[in-house]
Amino acid sequence: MSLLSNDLLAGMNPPQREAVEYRGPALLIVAGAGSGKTRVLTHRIAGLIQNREAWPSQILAITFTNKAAAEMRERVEQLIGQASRGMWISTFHSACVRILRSEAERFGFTKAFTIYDSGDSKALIKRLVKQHEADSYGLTVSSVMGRISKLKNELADAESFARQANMSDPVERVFLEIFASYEREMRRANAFDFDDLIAQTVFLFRSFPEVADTYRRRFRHILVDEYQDTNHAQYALIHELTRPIEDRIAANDRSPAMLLPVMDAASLTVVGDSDQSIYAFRGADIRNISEFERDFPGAKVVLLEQNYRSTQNILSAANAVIGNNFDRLEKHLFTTAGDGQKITGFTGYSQHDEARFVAEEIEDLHRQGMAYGDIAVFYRTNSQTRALEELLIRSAIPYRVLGGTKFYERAEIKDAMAYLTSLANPYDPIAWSRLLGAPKRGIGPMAEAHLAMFQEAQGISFHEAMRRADEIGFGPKVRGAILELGGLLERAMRMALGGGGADAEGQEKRPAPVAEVLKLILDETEMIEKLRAKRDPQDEARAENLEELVSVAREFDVRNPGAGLLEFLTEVSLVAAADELDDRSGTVSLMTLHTAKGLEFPAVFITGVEEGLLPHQMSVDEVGGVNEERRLMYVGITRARQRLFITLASTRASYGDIGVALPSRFLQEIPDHLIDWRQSPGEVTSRGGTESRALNAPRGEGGRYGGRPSRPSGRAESSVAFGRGGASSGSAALAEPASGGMQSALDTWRERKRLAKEAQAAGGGFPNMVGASIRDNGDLELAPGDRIRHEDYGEGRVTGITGEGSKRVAHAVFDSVGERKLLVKLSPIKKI
DNA sequence: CCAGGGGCGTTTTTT
DNA sequence: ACGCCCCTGG
Repeated sequence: MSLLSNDLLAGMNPPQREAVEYRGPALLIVAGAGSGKTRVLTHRIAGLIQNREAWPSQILAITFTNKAAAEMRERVEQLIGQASRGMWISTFHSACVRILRSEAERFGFTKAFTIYDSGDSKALIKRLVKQHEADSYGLTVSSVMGRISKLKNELADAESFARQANMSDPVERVFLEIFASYEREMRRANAFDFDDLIAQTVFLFRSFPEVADTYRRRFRHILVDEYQDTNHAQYALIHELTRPIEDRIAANDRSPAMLLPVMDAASLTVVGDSDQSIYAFRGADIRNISEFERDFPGAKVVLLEQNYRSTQNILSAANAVIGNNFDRLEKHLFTTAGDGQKITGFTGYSQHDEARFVAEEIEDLHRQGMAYGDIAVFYRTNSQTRALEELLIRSAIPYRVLGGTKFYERAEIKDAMAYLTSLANPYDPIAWSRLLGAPKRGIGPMAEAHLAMFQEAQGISFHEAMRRADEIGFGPKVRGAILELGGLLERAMRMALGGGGADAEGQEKRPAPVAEVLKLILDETEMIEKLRAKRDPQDEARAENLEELVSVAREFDVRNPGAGLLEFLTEVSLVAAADELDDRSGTVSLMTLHTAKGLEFPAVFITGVEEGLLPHQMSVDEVGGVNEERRLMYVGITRARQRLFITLASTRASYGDIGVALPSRFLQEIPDHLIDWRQSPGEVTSRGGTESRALNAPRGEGGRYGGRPSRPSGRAESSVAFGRGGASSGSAALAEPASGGMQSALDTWRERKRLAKEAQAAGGGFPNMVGASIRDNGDLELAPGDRIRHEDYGEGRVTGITGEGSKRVAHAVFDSVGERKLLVKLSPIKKI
């Protein structure tokens, strides 16, 4: 008795159907990795609309990243078209911003509040730590920040904290003072930090039940994705929204019995997988999902266990690893896709050796017809990207790094954004203080302090304080600079508020496009010109970043006609690492295991699978830390569709010096027969490694890795080249790339990376990664038939040349490793 | 007030 | 090894 039209249920397995069709107050979908949960969610939403069970405006679907929200919106749109308009499909944070923007005035903020990113919060906390001389109590900026964040995620504020804190401890007292000042300053600045967005929305609902009721009345169907990652504040928010609406007039009778429900609670659907909970460190509470049935009595639970993504070998490895977490609900992922290929394992001597293997395997996959965009490389920590990038550049493999230093965190971008932020919220001291010094214009800390004092005493905005600089008494030079800047802000403000230049008859009150406001600021401050005038080559890239920001603003204006600064600032504040993925066409994706969650790729490399790195050293001492790391490994494995590579190194440089690395315990949890070792950990040490085997041997069942002959594989001989091949110039040379003849021509790593970036931005296509300024192999003449010597591969013959100038690529066949593609300009090659 | 150099802390993961 | 912060000298 299907309620739904067949096309919404076509091709679904029975539990999937049930998850789409079930109707009731609460539904928990336990969705194993790759079990089609997004499909289930989108079809469930489409069903509600198609069946006329709900209006689009009654639907609230919540995800963790903008990327996931965008994908869900797109897929719902594919199913029901225009009817999807009016739904809220967004992240927790953007949904809360939307609510707060319209309700902020009720509790002392304005709708133009600023959203502080962690850098902004840090700047403020830093100031407070200094003011309270908290470092003498052992309080650091990051510890204070972490603690405040944690408290907010638990919905504590300074007041509630004070009630239960141990006030006889002076450290606690100082911390409390800082916490309280932080709250005061945020209020004065008209700003919220990331954690506030959620917590303040909960406070809003609790203090203004009638406000909460309007949202309860509106959202009749609430769906939450990645429920295992919700923290307490997010959990409370969902709870507030799913309360029944009560009759408040009756409640005024002081008789609780008169609190009659007048409207049922909204229906709640949550999707999650406790095996993929990897955000405990930022307050995610796994109990939110494991105790769902207790929280919502009568809840229906549906298990999705059939995996549609990976081969059986990959799933078996994933199941084996996660099976070592004892505190979990047993799940059995299965597939009908067949075994597929084995997992490939490789152990390098160093992270460079490991990276070289990754680069070579990527090339092999590519040669076999796999698109670069179908390949991803994962790692535990961002610092691991260096070695990987170096080898990818050298091998002329196009790649992009997701996450890492984000565009909007760059200093020059933050400088420019500070102007826009300050226009929207002239009471924000962080933005204002930032723009004063960018670019340098002679307004220093002294001048800033005087202005700030004046601003506070007069109760005016920072902008007005600047316009009245005469009343403070600065030297003529400083005063001039302040007045000029104040004038610029005033003009920009007028433009942002109403009518960029439109002055004819009807005074247009429409805001000017964001790009034009930004352009005015950049032009008048000459930020770009000043950067270009400097000698540091990095500054050219910075200037380009600012130009890029203008085009970002332009795109925004086109996408959101009539929208103003506020919308732009909100969007910029809430973009996340995984959101950048859109244009992954033709490039290999590098990212942390955390960023990888929710994504999938035909081929996946998990690198650095070593004790101390995965599991990370920091986690080993924490309660439950290793289990969370194991889930991280599980997430990584289950991203792979067909091919999985697991790599590690036997030595790894950290903090500047090199140490021995041991194979990860997780590696030993994968059954032997699933891995095809190109070079096992045992082989590395027994054949030329620098450490004794005993040091490298895994604990427990000894000898698992020891000296086992590598399996016959199509490329058995190539493993020779990776490690020991041209013994004289093997990985040792790689580890010290600056040594000797050819290598001395190479510039520093930074320079190369910068050039690669420049070229990638300029030409779009790869491999045009090298600028003209670098001195190296650029003029090396090569023609088909030439013999060459490569520092790592030994001798070979050139078979062809493609590309021109600095992006010339030599195709060569090496005696030891076979066919390779090399960027002439950067590869360690010599004609012989 | 600012530029450049030396010293120090850093690397767990992020909305 | 790197980047950031602080301090000094101009």
